[in-house]
Amino acid sequence: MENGLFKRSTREKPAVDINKQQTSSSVCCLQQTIPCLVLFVQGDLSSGLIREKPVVNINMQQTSSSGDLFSGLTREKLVVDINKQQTSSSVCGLQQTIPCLVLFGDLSSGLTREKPAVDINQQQTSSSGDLFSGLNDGLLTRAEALAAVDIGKHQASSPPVLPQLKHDMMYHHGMGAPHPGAPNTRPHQMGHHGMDGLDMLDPISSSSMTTLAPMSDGSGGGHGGHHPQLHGPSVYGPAAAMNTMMSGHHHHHHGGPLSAHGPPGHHGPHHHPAHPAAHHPAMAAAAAAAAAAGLHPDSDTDPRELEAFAERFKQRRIKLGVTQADVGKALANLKLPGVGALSQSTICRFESLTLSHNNMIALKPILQAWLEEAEAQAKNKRRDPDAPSVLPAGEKKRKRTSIAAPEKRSLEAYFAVQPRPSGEKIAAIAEKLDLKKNVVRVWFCNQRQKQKRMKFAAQH
DNA sequence: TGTATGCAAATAAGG
DNA sequence: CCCTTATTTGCATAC
Repeated sequence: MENGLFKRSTREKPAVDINKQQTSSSVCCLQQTIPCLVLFVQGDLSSGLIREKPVVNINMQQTSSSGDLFSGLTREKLVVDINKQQTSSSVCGLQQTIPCLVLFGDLSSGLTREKPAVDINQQQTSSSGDLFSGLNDGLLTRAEALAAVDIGKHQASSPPVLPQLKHDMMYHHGMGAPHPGAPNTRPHQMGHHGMDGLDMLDPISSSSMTTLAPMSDGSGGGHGGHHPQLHGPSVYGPAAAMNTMMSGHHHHHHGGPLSAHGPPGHHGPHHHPAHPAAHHPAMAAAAAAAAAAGLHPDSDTDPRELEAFAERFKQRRIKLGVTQADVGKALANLKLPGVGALSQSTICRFESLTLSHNNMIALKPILQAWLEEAEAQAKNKRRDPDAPSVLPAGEKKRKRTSIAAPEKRSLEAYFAVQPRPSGEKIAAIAEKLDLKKNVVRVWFCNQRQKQKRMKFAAQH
């Protein structure tokens, strides 16, 4: 919650359009190959590998085609291409999970039973088991073992190879700012020992600090110039945008101040139904948004306009000598109603129009406000050094927890056994992995979504 | 370095 | 409160 602010658009329906994102997903489908899975088992395949290094090669084999089976790899080598297509979101869900399951085959069995599997890493870990009634035992153990050590050494058991995965820690880490609502989680864990039973490890939430540097004022010199130029090539799909609103109904209540429809600060709530032009229900949403913004329905939502603005924005930003990351941080200083900082990624996507149409619409006013402010400031700055900048940053940007490979492996193992754990189980898992309960809950939700997408993609 | 992107956390909205 | 579905947005990393 802390950031609740970022709410943005939301559900209307839109969708698709612009970015190719989703579209049918077809694209992605390709990948499927996935199924390859297999090889090794150890659960780790999946994520784990990801960035670890050694492993990688291993996968190569498998992957071969598939692109990303496991996400991580992707980057490592070849694979990548495939997905590229889709830009933005992943919609298609490709990959992963599956594999594990397969592999786990044994595990499961194990589970069922009790411990067979485990052996592999016995070294440490092993713990717990109970969460899921018996079954898990095996899994857990295994999962944990893997997790913990991941690296471990593997001795015998493991099937083929699998050296160990050591994880280096690349994964994130970072600060963690606990922030209001979210503590962080930064796992690292090494061994949680095992034990079974319920354990007791507590969650500790680890450390943290906030670092954050709000910073700077950013900006730097600059001069103010600007000349908009309009025009635009249309990368966006012309028509595409329109679709966005097609759906008939929409009722959204909006959540946040800035939801898609509601631009920045402009008034808020309510959707006015009416408004001139729209007769189509379809347009209603757009119209409402526009109305809210005080603009013409079209002008603001017109893809062409957005496109032109994005370009203009980029040029002027550069002229001001500000980077995308600076812009993102600076947004918090703007102090607009529910506007917090944004990442460099988002700014980049805005400029390159790789956001959904609704998202573009939602962000435009915010960025426009920043641009104006920045240019004004740059102008004054020259003579007015007093400047204020550096403001205490306002809202923070949405924080994203990075779940480390070991923990991810454990989660996958649990998921294989029970995709929909009860609240209690989730809590137990969270504790065991030293993750926040909500993080774990969300992970399961997302995992189910992913699984569903894969399933769907698989058949087409 | 700054910017582009894949993957996937986190959210919003309805149930 | 939790789930599902659709989306937004950030971390990490490739470029």
